[in-house]
Amino acid sequence: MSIEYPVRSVGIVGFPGVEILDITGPTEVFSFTNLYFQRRGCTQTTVYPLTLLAEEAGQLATLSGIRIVAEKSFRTAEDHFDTLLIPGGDLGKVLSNSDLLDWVKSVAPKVRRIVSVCTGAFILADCGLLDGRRATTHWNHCREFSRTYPKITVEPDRIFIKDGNVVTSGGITSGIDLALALVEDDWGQEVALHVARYLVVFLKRPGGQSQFSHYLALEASTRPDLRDLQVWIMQHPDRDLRVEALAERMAMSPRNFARLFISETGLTPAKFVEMVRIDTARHLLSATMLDIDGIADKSGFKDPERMRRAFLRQLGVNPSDYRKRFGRSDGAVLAGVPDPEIERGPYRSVAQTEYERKGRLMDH
DNA sequence: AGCGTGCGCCGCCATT
DNA sequence: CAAATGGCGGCGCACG
Repeated sequence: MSIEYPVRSVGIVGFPGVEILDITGPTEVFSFTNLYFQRRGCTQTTVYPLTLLAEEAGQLATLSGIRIVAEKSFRTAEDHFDTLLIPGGDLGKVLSNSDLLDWVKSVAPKVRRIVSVCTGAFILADCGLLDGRRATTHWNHCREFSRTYPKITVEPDRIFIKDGNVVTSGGITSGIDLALALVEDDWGQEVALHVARYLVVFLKRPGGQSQFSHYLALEASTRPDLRDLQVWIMQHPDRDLRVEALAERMAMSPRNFARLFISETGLTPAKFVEMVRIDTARHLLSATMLDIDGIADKSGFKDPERMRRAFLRQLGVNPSDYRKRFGRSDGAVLAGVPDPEIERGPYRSVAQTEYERKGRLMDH
């Protein structure tokens, strides 16, 4: 049995100094989607053929020094791409490379959609593709971005932004969320959720639960009431969030509530609550001078010892070590603190927090 | 460091 | 009969 599915070719634009994770994050999402359809025996072909393009075919040194290989030169690429993906990285030589910019400009009207990850938004902006649109980029470059391109409405506090057929995303982790959103647009929520779950398994890092995709935690919920509950939990981590209490809030039996929560979000209620509390505590540790006891109280752990155990379990460090590494109490990290103008609310998404951590590490 | 205890989770079955 | 819901008991784990 073979069912025909539309093939959506993805072209990725590489250049020397590209951030490799901006490429591999989204491509993993696409390739697992390919695998999803192949495993179901529905098609022999891949639904997302992936092509890495560069000025010249051949080796390309990425930002980290690791080399990747571009399949062909964009000068000679005749494929019709459904989606064009522009990653970020060191743009010093790219923004003065008129050949690459000219090519992006010429091909943009021919593709169904064009997307960027991280500072890749600067390339789109330079091509004039974002004029009059809303967009986002790496939080640390937002000020520079809006100064350089005043015609663009910059929204720093976003994982990704869709405006027409142009989609921009914040950073490394958000590139994965962006790709998942594209998969959802193309194939529906069920497929995207399957892929997201696969990725969690394969991309699970020492951060444990805390590394779960923003998409997986929130967007995957079909039922609006459950989504609302998740948002409410994030806004009130210090409340009584036991299964019993949450079930009552939802006017359901504990058994049924827990069962539904798992099927909708992929997480058990207690796991989700702990994840939110850890993220809240992480934010308070890195962005405020509040003492550990106060943070334990505000984040809902109440007992600092309980918070310490949860940190060791999920992150591998205790709260005070976490603060020493990422907090403001150590003046040395002030360079990595976001501009006041893009300061965020009481809760930041996992992806955003993780991205910020990465950003700070890079500033050292 | 260790241990009793309560909570969260799940399998299973009854009910609607 | 299928599907959704609720209750019960046991097991593992985190808490205190």
